[in-house]
Amino acid sequence: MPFTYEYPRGAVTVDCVVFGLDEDDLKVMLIQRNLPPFEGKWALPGGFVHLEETLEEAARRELEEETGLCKVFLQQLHTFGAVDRDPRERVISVAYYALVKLSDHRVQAATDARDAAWFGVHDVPSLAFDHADILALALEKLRSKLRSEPIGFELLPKKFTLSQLQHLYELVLERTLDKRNFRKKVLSMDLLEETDEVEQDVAHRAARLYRFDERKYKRLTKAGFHFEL
Amino acid sequence: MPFTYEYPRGAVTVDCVVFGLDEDDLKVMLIQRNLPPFEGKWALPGGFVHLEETLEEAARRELEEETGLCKVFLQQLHTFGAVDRDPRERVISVAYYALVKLSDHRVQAATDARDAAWFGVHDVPSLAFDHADILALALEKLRSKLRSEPIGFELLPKKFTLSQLQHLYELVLERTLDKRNFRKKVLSMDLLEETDEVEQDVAHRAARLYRFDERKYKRLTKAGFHFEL
DNA sequence: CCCTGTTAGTGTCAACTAAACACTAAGCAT
DNA sequence: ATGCTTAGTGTTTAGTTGACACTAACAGGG
Repeated sequence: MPFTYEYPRGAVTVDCVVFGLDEDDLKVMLIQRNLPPFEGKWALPGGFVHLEETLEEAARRELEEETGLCKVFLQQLHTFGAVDRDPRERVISVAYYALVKLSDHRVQAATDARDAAWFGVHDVPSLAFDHADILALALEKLRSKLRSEPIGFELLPKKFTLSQLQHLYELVLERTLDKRNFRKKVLSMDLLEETDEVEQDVAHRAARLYRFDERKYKRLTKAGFHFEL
Repeated sequence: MPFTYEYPRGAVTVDCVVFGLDEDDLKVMLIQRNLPPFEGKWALPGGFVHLEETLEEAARRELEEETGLCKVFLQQLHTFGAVDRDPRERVISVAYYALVKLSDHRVQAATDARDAAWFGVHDVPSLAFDHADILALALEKLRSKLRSEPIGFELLPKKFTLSQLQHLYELVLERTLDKRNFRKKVLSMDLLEETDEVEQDVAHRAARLYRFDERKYKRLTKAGFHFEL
């Protein structure tokens, strides 16, 4: 054990709140711990930060190791530093939240040795550590970001219908929206590119598919545009 | 050196971006380093997190030790974890931003051994570490928070005139505002309590003093009210 | 092929909110 | 008394938001 310091040091971890969107629920990915402490309990995916990687790199590495997810949308949320949040020793955790297109990632939920699964955000079991606090804060942040930045598209497939988009907003914000007003507002921002495709295999009139135009968004943003929904 | 671990560990610090408001400038408090690395350079106040204190406690302790400030408004900003942000070793820094009523704290700027001073945010010297990045992010956050939460009052004395408040918004947001529209909007939120005092020692008509009613704000917030300016 | 069920897609009006704009009032200094 | 400086005050117009209901398209079953 050759790592010796003049003063005691805590450990630093990252934890990730991974959100995915289902037909009828906003989901969060949890893993079941197979080591103490909290063995057998569900927890957010995460782990220790290595010395030679940035915080974001650590979050992506842990995410891939524990859930098989990679190249997801990832943003820092908050750093949790209560003295006794980990019963073993002082651990400071930098929390991230991630948004994934659930349709692309449905399979990999149980890639690693540990058990990983999606839970509806309102149907989450008791969590290890202070992970319930982290999840609550992530949800709050997701709601507010969703209204002020076009991050919702990260939860949908590349091509989506306006109804899917509206449904996403209704699920996350937990209120109903007027269809005509929603479509008017979204389309007036001129950030959606209409494709010439429609959705497939539906037992009713097929809806047109749209694509989010990220380039245009970045251009408009530099020119002072502000997304708001 | 009795502190030995199985894996190498980085250190964790806190850094504080302390904003204060002057008659004609938004200021930030900096301290001049008297130890390597970056000896002699200006830097944000901050230091190592102890094992028995939370992150916020660490920030408040360092702030008091280095600048004499206490009981300030303090919120976490972001955690900076670039691998080589500190030339000595791996250091992860949790950044906070603070708002102080400069009028109350003008004196204490040079309390500690180190030299501490206020700088106009547009007139900051070259900073140690990645502190310029931290400051830039703090400014961005301050601007956006100022518009969506009533935190500006933390920069003003307890009793202030509407002109002072408008001036604060103009300085931070870097644009002029219409006096009548500003007053109308602020007063319509019904968060300001009119005192029966007016400002003193001015060479012109004295303005009425107001007080921010925090209780009322909290009550309204719970009822779904959202501050916006 | 017709009928039914289901979701897509579309416009108007009313209420509210935001933005532009200029003068009088008060107090101090000279 | 005069001048200088900042306080304080409404109205009008343009734009935005929010409420609201019907027809179109398509698939499936009878």
